[in-house]
Amino acid sequence: MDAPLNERSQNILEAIVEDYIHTAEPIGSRAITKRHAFDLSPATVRNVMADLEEMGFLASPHTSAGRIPTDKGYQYYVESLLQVRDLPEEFRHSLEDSSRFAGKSMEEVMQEVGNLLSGISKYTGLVMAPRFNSTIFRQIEFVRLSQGRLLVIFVSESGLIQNKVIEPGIDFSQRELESITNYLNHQLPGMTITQVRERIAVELREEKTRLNKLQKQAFELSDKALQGDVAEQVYVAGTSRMLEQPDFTSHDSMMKIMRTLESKQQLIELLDSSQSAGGVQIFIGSQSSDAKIEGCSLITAPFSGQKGAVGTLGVIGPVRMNYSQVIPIVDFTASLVGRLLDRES
Amino acid sequence: MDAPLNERSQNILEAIVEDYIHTAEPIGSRAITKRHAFDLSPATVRNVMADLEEMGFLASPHTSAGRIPTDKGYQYYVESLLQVRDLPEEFRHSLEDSSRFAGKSMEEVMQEVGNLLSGISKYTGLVMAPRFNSTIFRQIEFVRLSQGRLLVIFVSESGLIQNKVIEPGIDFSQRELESITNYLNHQLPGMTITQVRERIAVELREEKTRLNKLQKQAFELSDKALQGDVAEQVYVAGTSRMLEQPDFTSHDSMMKIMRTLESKQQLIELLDSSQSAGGVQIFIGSQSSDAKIEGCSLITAPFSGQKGAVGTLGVIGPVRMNYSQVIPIVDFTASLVGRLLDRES
DNA sequence: ATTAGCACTCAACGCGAGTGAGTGCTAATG
DNA sequence: CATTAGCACTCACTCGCGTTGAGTGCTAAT
Repeated sequence: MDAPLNERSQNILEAIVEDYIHTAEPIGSRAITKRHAFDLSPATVRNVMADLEEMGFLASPHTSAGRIPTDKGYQYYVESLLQVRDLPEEFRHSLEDSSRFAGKSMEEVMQEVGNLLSGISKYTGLVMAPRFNSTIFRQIEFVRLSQGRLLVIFVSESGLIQNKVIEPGIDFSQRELESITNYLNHQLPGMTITQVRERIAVELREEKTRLNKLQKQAFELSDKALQGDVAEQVYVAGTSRMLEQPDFTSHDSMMKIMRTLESKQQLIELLDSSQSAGGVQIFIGSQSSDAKIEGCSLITAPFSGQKGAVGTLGVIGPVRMNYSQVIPIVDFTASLVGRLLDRES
Repeated sequence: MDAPLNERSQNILEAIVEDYIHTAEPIGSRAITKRHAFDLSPATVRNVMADLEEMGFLASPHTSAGRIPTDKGYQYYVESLLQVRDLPEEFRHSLEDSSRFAGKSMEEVMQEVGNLLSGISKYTGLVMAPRFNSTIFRQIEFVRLSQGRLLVIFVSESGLIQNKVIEPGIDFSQRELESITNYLNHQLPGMTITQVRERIAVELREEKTRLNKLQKQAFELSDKALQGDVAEQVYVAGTSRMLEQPDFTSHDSMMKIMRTLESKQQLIELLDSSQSAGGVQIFIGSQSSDAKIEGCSLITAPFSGQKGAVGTLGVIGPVRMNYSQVIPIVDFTASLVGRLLDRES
């Protein structure tokens, strides 16, 4: 929109953003000429800074303080100036050290991934597990627990397992259950759970004529088994990392953030928005949907195995976040988890 | 140890504790005579307060402030003065409204219980799910997932379900699995998981002679299935409630508490200690094991179904906690969850 | 034994001067 | 004409200081 920035302005903007990310304090003109070897006097830098402020990239908390980047400033920085570093070897190693994940359940893995994200990035880690509804059906099994109580197990194409106890009116024999299982495992694979639901609804509506007793029972059972939506699972790790940030020292801002991090629902909404687009997504400050996370930036990436189970993970921190470090962490972790999902199946 | 308090001293101590719980500010002699209709002058109250301070029940932050209860003061209050109120109807209703729990998995139920605890008490809720290792074995099932991969399902006597994917070396046929299942379900019920583990170890050690091939395979499979300890599940709800407390306004104390609430391990240790004793337990301030939760009190109660799965739940908050309100909440919730467990089986 | 009276203590609040980092403007400079 | 040196100005922040008032402890009177 505005005239593009010339190189010197870019350099100065970059310097300010990076210094501010580092120190969390307003950056003055003199500080810049000192820390960076521009061959410029403070006065010149001041002129440039005044221009940048007018264009909306910088702001000053008050007349006699230095400048801090605005959201727009961060955006420009991330989009045009930032060069993403490679993920340092050590992090790569500690992430890839898959012994951590050996023999763990899906949940434990998600939890552990969150911990790693948080531990390495020093911010708060978020992981939204693959949505059950959009996973692809592979297998269903029934286990008799006791009189009239059945355990239903769904296995998705990517190896996710979901189970549920139901109480059908009838007490099926082992043999009946086997037949039902066989029938369903022949009919349903390849569809997503949502599609399976629809299919069942259709079958049950126009049942009467075509279906035999067994088939009817099969659909009724699986209908029961799929009733009730599965709550999204969101894992949050390292919430106290938020409190470490000098950006959120005020009691108010702390509370606001902690409340948001507690509300699974709000987190789902946040993470959902990045689900569709592939690759790393960056939401800076107010740009991120709601004002729920005022003063925060969110870096997310979807992950998926080859067979489609899709989840999202990310890191949330203050707008003054070390983007160049966090972006590769999120990126790499997402692909790592993808590989992990494939391994499982 | 000391001479018992006379009635007047008790009344005044009670008044101070309750007022302080209410206001979170040091209580002065005049304030007491005003708020409570003792027929005493401030001067007399002062004398009593001086005595109470000498005995260690009260302390003054500085000379010219009022008094606040010490940990010892709270303890005396809880043990001798407090009369536990009945749980108000409204809370009882909202807890018993079991539609909340209908058709939910164990985890979701635990999560929901935590939310209720926190929501009603206005403090932070903790729930430690029944320890898998001490649950009683009822049933095992195997489901073939794909070449060489098996899903193992344990069902405990109280209806808890635990599953795990294993990869035995051999690819068992459906028929073989059925035999193995039958054999194990005949051999193992009634023992705790820990006992089952020991039994398997013994059997495998002195195998050679007595066991036929099937039996040997059965034990090897279940050995694999039980390898690796199951991590304790702890659910924390309403952490931000901690930040609401005026007791923890300092940045330091906030961080300390949030860190502790994040560390499942530390929470397990806390909750574990109350596991053994039955009924509501109250840990006040430094009395609670470690200084991990400085300035906090913990009220816990174990819960268990008739068939033995045992967990612990509780509420954690500042020492300046509304004991008379929280104690019945924790008590009632524990028994409620116990009933819930029975219903499941 | 209780209470009124009084001197004393001390955190909290408000105020004003001093400090210094940083700015914007203007005039000099290569 | 862009850059720079110089300078007056702004304003958050800190520190010291007197004031205030809630609350105490002690003593003497009831």
